[in-house]
Amino acid sequence: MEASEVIRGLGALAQGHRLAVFRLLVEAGPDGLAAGALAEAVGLPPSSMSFHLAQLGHAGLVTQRRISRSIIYSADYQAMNALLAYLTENCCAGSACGASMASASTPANNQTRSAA
Amino acid sequence: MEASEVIRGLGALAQGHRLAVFRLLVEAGPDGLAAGALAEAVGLPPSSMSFHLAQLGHAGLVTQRRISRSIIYSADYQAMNALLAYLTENCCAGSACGASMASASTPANNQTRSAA
DNA sequence: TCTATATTTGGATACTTGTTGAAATATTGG
DNA sequence: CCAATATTTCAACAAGTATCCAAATATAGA
Repeated sequence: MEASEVIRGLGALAQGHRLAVFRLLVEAGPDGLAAGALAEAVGLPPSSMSFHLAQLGHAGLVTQRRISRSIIYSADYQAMNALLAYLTENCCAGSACGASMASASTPANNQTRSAA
Repeated sequence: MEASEVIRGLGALAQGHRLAVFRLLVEAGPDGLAAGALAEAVGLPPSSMSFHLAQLGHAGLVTQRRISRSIIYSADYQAMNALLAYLTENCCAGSACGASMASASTPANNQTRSAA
């Protein structure tokens, strides 16, 4: 995973409404939720929700599909896992962090540019 | 961990220079690195680096201590672990995600405010 | 104390983000 | 085709972010 992707992903989740939306989508599972349902759940006008969903989409964290008049959004678990994996491997060296301490392969160093 | 803290943490890492700095600090380990060393490593003037370090500090991701004229910054692994834990528990229900699927206890739902 | 070193703070500026109402687009049912 | 529903795009604005230089602060050494 590339750093710029990571930054987009983190930025997408670093906002109250978007984090709430993403959590709702995770909870909803593969069925997902319609844009309107999300807007109502979060208490945001449709245009604002559309903006945030676009951000999440641009970060690759959600997918969308049309069903009749509704557009259904779902969390992209793979993308979330990739993000988590990057953070664990690159930004983590502490005790509770899966024991991937800097002794083994200098996690934050072993892919200064090489990682995909 | 509270949502607002999570958002600050994610926001702090959602920026190229700050993500680079945090990775350097993780790599550096408990010894940390001086503000000036970080500025030089990242190629930023001292005042800009100070700004970014303040953001990371405000998010609780780094700690600082003075040694002589230098101020040494270190990554706060506990904070990073807490952030990762929140994301894993609340924003993750996919296959590769430690098997904490929505079937067991609806991860995104079971601690709207209760988590530390 | 005076000077050099290390970092932060202040102030200015360009850029990005979040917000909304109104208008445009897409789909369905009659 | 027309009216109703569901979402997005547009335009405008307030607020926040990233950037830098210059000035202020803190520490150490002569």
